[in-house]
Amino acid sequence: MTSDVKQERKTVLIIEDEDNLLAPLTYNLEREGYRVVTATDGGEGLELAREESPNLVILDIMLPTMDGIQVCRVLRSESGVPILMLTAKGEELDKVLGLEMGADDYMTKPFSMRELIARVKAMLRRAELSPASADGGVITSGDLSIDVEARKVSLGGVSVKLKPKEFDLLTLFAGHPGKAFTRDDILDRIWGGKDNIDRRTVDVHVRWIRQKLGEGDGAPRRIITIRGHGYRFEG
Amino acid sequence: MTSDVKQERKTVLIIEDEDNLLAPLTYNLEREGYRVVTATDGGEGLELAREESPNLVILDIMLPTMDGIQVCRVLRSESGVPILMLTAKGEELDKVLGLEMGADDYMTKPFSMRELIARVKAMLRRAELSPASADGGVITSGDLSIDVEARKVSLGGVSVKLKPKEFDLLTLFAGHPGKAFTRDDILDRIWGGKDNIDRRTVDVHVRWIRQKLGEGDGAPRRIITIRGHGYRFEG
DNA sequence: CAACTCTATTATAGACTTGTGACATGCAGA
DNA sequence: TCTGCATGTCACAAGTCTATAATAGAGTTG
Repeated sequence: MTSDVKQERKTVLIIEDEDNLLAPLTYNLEREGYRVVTATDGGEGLELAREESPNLVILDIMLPTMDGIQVCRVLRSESGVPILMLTAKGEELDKVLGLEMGADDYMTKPFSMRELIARVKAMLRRAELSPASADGGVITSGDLSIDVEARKVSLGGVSVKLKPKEFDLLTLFAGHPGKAFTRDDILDRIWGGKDNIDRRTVDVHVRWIRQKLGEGDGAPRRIITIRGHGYRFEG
Repeated sequence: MTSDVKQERKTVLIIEDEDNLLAPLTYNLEREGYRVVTATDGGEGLELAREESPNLVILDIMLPTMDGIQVCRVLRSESGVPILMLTAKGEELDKVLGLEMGADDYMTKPFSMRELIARVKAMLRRAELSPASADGGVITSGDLSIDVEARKVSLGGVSVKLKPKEFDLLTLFAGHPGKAFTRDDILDRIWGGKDNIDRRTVDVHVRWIRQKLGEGDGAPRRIITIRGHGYRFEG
């Protein structure tokens, strides 16, 4: 159950309007260690997908305002995120079955939570192992280069040795240049399940990264402090 | 990096006339890193199969001009390429079921993309492992040489005797130089289905390999430990 | 400028990881 | 059956990370 993969916690976006389904889904996925964000209609879902770039989307086909099929198409046109569709039995199954609109898997309601979790895990693992993994690239910013797949960082061509948490944190930052993170955001994504982590801890790690990136003295150029809020990576 | 890993992208030929099935199939397979070529009728499919000698063929049983069964027979008579048949529910299932025409696997529409990908991967893996596989690559890195087909390893010209698991593990590493693997990744790929394998088992096997590669003492040069994460092969 | 709030920095104890040797189990061939 | 190899697990020691407390410093407000 407890994977020792130290990396930004996987985020699952659930787009589902029925609360009696949304709640247990959220509960169980969080219990498995995933970060869960939720939307109750298609528009909101797409918005969240853009903001959070989730690792997986669970999408109900029956949604108010914009149905799941449309949402699926848009999602597909915007990213390669794996999509798990939820369909009611007999609900346009043929059309839905994912195939046609690019969903990667589907489940027919009602389903067992256990099976859903299993599929989510399988999909995420597959996404991660696949050569086309969107995250497998190299993040570059100025003379800083982060090879996410190899977990190697170099600065101006010189290798920089980062500890696990430092690497994860820098990757989170560099992967979302310009985005302002609160310390709670960061704790949530990098520290995951653990609950009672002091916010100041983030400061300390930020400092270590700055140091190793040669920003120990003077004004930091990459990880910018937003007083009263948190930090932001300047790409 | 002094590695010249032979890692040709696998080619999948899809013979399917319905575009609303062909498009997502193509999309998803390409996303998995495969090279995809497509045909919309049997004749064209056979032609392409001869031209491209794909590693796998996905073949719809319902096709214009020449049906999938005929195509399958011809394919079979011309090569040993693995064939995955697609059938509509109740569509001559019996004929297909017996695999009497030489298909290696079949799927009934509708099916989940996830399952299809899984089967494609399984079939390709099987094909690669089969003795008939002409894909006898040799992975080289420095003075290390791995003959995948013969399952023989030599170091500086001297043969090294590895146990099966050791060989598989080294091959996995050497086949992906620079990529950081978590222990779970590794268990997943080498130990496959088995679920209850201790993560530390990977450590032990890594140690044995290091030993046999003469890295028992001092800093390992090939299989690098990534503390808090896993291992990485340096090519 | 004084009071207050938030952030940077440092040192350190304790938690967590990994390497290693020993051992138990299972299986195949003699 | 017996023997030898393959392989999964354990326990422990040595190192490595990291969360936190404490303190100093910087920024903000009125």
